[in-house]
Amino acid sequence: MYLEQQKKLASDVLAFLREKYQIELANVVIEQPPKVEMGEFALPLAFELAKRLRKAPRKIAEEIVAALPLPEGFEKLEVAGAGYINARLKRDLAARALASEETIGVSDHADEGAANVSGKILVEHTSINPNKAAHIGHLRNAILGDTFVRLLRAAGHAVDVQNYIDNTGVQVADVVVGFLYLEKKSKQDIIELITSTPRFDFYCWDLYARASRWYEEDKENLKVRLEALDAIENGDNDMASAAELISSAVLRRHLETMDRLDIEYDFLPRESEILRLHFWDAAFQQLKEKGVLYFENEGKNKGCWVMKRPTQAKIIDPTLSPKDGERMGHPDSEEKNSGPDEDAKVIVRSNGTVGYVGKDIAYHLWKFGLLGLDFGYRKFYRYPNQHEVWISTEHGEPDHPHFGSVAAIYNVIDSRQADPQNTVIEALRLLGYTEQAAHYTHFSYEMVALTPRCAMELGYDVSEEDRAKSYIEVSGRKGFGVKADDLLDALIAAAKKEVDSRHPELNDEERASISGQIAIGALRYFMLKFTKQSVIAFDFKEALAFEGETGPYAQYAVVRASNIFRKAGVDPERALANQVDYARYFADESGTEIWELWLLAGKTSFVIEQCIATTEPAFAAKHAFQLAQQFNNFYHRHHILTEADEGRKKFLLATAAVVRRELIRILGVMGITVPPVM
RNA sequence: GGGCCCGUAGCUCAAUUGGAUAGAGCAUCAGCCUUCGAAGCUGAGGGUUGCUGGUUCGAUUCCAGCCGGGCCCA
Repeated sequence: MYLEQQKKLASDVLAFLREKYQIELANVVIEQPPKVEMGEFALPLAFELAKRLRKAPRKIAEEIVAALPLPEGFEKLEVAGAGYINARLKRDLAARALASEETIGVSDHADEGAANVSGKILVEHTSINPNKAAHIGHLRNAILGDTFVRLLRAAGHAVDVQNYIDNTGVQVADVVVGFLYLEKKSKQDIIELITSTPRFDFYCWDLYARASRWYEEDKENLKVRLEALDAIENGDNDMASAAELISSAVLRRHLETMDRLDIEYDFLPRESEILRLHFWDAAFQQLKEKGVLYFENEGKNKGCWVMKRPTQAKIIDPTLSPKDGERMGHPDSEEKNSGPDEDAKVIVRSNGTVGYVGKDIAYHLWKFGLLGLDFGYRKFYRYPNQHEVWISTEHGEPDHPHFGSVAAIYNVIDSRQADPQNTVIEALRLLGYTEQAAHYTHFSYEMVALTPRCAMELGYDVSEEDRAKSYIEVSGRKGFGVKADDLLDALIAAAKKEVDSRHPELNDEERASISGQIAIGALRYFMLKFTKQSVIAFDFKEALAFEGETGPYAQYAVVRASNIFRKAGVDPERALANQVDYARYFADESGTEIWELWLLAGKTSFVIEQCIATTEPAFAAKHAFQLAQQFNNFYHRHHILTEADEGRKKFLLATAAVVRRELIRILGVMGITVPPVM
């Protein structure tokens, strides 16, 4: 409702400016006045025009208000403050529109939608090295990624979800070395261990840390690691088959862990197939042909194939005007020194091996359907809901869904990978794939760390130096961190304790199911309430909280609303279909207060679009909380079931119904469901 | 050495991407359960937005330079 009205207002104003002042603006800023009494929308437009029109802002605002035809659905326009133009909606019409709104579809123009692209979108997230248990850092990644997938789908986009698996890297090699050299296990031993250990990834967590320590004990041991890495990359040997066995088992565990949070994937592309199907060779050829890579004959990178490092100004904003570029110290004439570019990025080392970035370029050419090669596909895992996950393989099954060849991609990868991500984007651009480069988004976020207090609670040795810090980075290599399954277990236990005491009348199964929903709600909300660029300093006290700005708080608001309908014996949808005299009940002061709640509820679609446009799911969390908070306020102030005025009762019921519907919707986008009672 | 990010209430974070009086949660204190279940509500205290300049009608937001913290590349 809010979104449509805002768009309507914007387009009317732009058309008006064009006609009346011959002014062509790209977009018009619309915000909300500090109080609803002042209207629903505010335009600071007159301030902007003051200089161009050489008139006082207030004068301009008055002129516009007088001449602009009232947009459909609006009550009036008025000038406020030093020159704001405030617009008031017809509350009753807006409420009726919102009440009858279908919950599906954010934008009515189905061609492009919120992500500004038509065609399939690929979101890649999770991507945990399959050599140890998932920890809280991985949870943040997966929850951000999964929420973004849900946001895109809510906006009407077709989305494929991929989880990239580096099954041939050092990390897998390390744990394989652990099994074969430290524990001297045979292939049969490993198979038995996998089948008899429910949380095999936990076992690997410890072993990986042990292997890391073993390397430090004697540098000679590092030779073993290199041999293992080499063997695994080459494939077709005992070491490689052990790696395959272990990494697949750990991967299964990751899928199970994420499924506990309702996070699912469609396809698992693996490094091993990128190697064995020679993706790099095809990419290398393109890169050489188009002169993106060149062979360095001198300097420190002699003998390497290198790529010019992207200049920052280009990456940050390709639409920068030349003037801005100059100001940022980015002159185009930097070719003066003819020596080797020491800052160039090495893609192929002088010994002929390809770095990680090179393989990533090849993989991304595949994503956009530009490589000319494809994976083989086979089924790998089936979720309890029958959804099938496919995995890459050399020789796949003949019938499989088609992955790749998408119009836009989002890679959910932490901010430490910004450099290589930008290199891949730059490579696409230099290859001439500017369209694809423009639709390549590194969905960057900051890491999750532990507070020193939390680390000590967990029994880790914390140095004096670390104790002084506000947070300590988690490290799989050191086995330092909170495992995802452990955290979930703790959350479920905490929720169970509450549910048990509040609802002794329910059976075990019901209480377990409610506890699970609450635990997921708490965890997902916790990971989403921080903006991406904020480092989360993890603390059990905050993560286990069910009060205040938390998922359970929002869930509880919905439960309260549901209770009203249950007790009233009214269906919420029916309450929205009722004939309600909105105009009458919105008129007075208490009506304004309730209108504010409707307005907020009507912003859900706007918030979803905003989340997508800014790749920031935290706005959804904020919205859910605010909506829940305002509803709780309303709930406290207006007792619905005892309302004597039948007309007013219908009005209040409709209010509860619309808030309930929108809360369920925004929580759903965050992957949070609401229990029947709590 | 080069690049990126952060610095806002005692603590953890917001601020509609440059707008009207900088807001929430936690913690503290004072109230509210015989009401649609209190995982809730009401109220109070708490701020020179790291510092100094600049840009402009307007800066927590943009620019420059410092101070402090983190990350990446070499």
